[in-house]
Amino acid sequence: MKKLTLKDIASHFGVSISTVSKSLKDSSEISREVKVKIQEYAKEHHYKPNRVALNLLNKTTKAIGVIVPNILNYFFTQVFYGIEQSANARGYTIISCISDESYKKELQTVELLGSGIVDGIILSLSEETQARDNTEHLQNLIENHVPMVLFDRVTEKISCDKIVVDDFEAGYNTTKHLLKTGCNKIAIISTIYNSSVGKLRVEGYKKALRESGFNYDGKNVVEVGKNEDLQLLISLLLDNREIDAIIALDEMTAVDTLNILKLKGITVPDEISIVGFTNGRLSKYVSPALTMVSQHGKYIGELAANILVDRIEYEGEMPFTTKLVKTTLIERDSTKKDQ
Amino acid sequence: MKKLTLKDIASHFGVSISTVSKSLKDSSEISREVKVKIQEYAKEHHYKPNRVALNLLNKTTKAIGVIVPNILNYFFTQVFYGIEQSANARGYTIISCISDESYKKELQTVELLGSGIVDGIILSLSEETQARDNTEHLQNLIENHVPMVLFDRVTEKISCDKIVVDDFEAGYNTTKHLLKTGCNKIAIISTIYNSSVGKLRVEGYKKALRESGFNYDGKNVVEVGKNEDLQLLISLLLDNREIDAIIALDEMTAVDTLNILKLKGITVPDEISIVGFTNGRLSKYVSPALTMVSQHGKYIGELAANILVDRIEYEGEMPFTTKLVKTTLIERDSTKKDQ
DNA sequence: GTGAAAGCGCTAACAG
DNA sequence: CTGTTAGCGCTTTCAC
Repeated sequence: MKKLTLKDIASHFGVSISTVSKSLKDSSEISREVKVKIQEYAKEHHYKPNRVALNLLNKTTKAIGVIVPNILNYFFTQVFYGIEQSANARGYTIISCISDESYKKELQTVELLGSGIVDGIILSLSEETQARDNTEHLQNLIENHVPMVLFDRVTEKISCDKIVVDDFEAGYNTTKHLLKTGCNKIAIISTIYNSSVGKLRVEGYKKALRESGFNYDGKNVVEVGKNEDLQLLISLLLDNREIDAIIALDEMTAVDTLNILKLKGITVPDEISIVGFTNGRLSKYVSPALTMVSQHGKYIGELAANILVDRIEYEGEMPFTTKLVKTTLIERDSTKKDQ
Repeated sequence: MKKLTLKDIASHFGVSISTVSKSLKDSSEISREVKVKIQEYAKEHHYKPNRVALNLLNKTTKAIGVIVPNILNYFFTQVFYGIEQSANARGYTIISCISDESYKKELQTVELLGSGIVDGIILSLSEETQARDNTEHLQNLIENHVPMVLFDRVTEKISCDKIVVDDFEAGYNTTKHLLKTGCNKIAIISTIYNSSVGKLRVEGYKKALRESGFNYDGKNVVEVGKNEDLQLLISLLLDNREIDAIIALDEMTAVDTLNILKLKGITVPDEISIVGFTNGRLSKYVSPALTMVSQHGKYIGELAANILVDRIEYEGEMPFTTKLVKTTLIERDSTKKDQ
């Protein structure tokens, strides 16, 4: 026994398919008697209209595709959660895919989702895509008129709706804050030096230093590759120069850095302050609890879903927008108090 | 300009749709000349076959639906990650939904996914579904012959493939381990007392106590509701009885418990040992690092996806299986060493 | 070599 | 009131 179709029901009662269809829609065209028996039969046999057929007919799927680089990163799971909530509230399902920071997987996924199974796409570029700066697959999507919103890791080469964290300002504000607490030998530890996000934060940091009359020293920006030893790099950093604050560009690294400093017998924040990016679950549980920059992931997700659905449902022209979401510094105990 | 279809290409060249279809499949029926020009045109215009149409035709979508109660829980995100990896490797896409621990949302999602848009479903019951013990929606799915695999939070009422963590043994082993390290006044803090998982762990705990000749005391099992104050409950527990070990049934609670004990000036593990469930990212970063029970989330996800795909693709009978996945105790510094 | 026709499951306009 | 028809986009026989 396979899935029940209208045809099956029709032949069971010896009526036409459209009679069944109308009956199930409780159309006034159909006699009470027939409707009732068909409805009962359908209910009894758990008839469900085939959504794939409806999708084909309606040329809409009420689904949106989400592609994030990495679900194990708390920022993205928060965004994902926000998207899910908002999309659902507006009657859309989510098809979610993970690019795993790989260009190839992102490409494949985009091609798949672009082939009609979703009404629109929300995406954050994979690391590799940003490094290679190859965005043809996204251009194709645009040309095929698939609505898309890019968030967090975006590219200028594509015109579409975007939501970006104000990473420049975040870098600037974070640095400013550290300066105000009396730190001025500030280092950055970046695991995302290939991404727009990472670069912008560093730019903001430079600007803040410059404004306060300090020189930017490239050696103070430590780039940590995937398989590199953070502990070694930090030791190198601290051996060669005096440092009184460290900005870690992701949560994991912030926590790792804290532990490494503790291991070295350096007190936080008295000797070195730490600020990390992404206010996830780790940072408030370590001791001292870490001061973090929150990017409001859930909010970004909600925004992305709403903008996308607006575009999907709105007939006619709508200019593309880029929303800049401000970050918030959550002060805890790994930085000194502003005096 | 809308999406390009075979029809569009056909009328552009004044040929029939089937000629175009065959050309794009490089069929030997079609003349070299025609094929080439059609293929080129298609490539140039980024023609993509409409997947929805193909799905309808093939009666298969190469997609699997995943419903997890809560993506913010690290165990589930690990499972999700495992599913995504394995499913992808086998050529399937994931449609993921979050039930948010709500029966209603789970029901809606199941109905949606059961209507033909996926070839099979992987699901872990929402808390509310388990509490109400209402699984009719799943029974419908089975009757409609939608392949399904249940994991972690399962129900006996449904016959299908299942993957369960050996929570009974986990509770048993954890307790045994604590007993061996000299603790015998062991409390449990449970935020999941409504779920099968939570109950099994407590049963295992009872058995271990019994075997070692200790009485089970219901007052030592603290049930923490959603809005209840953990700190208060722990104070109450410790004021009323002597406790030398605490088993927390989720990671968050384990970390919270540790912090509360520290606040109270109780040293861990000397005065009280702590073991937590779900080996996530928090536990190894707090100090002392927490001894945790790992449920191997990613592995469970991979297993679930593989079993489901096997069932989807295998024609003919296949008995339902229930896989029991063993947990592993990851010893860190919140428990005393086995002497 | 190329095209017409049927059909996947469904809806809607139009006949009867 | 009920049925026929066309069509969503595609593939696949089967004619020509």
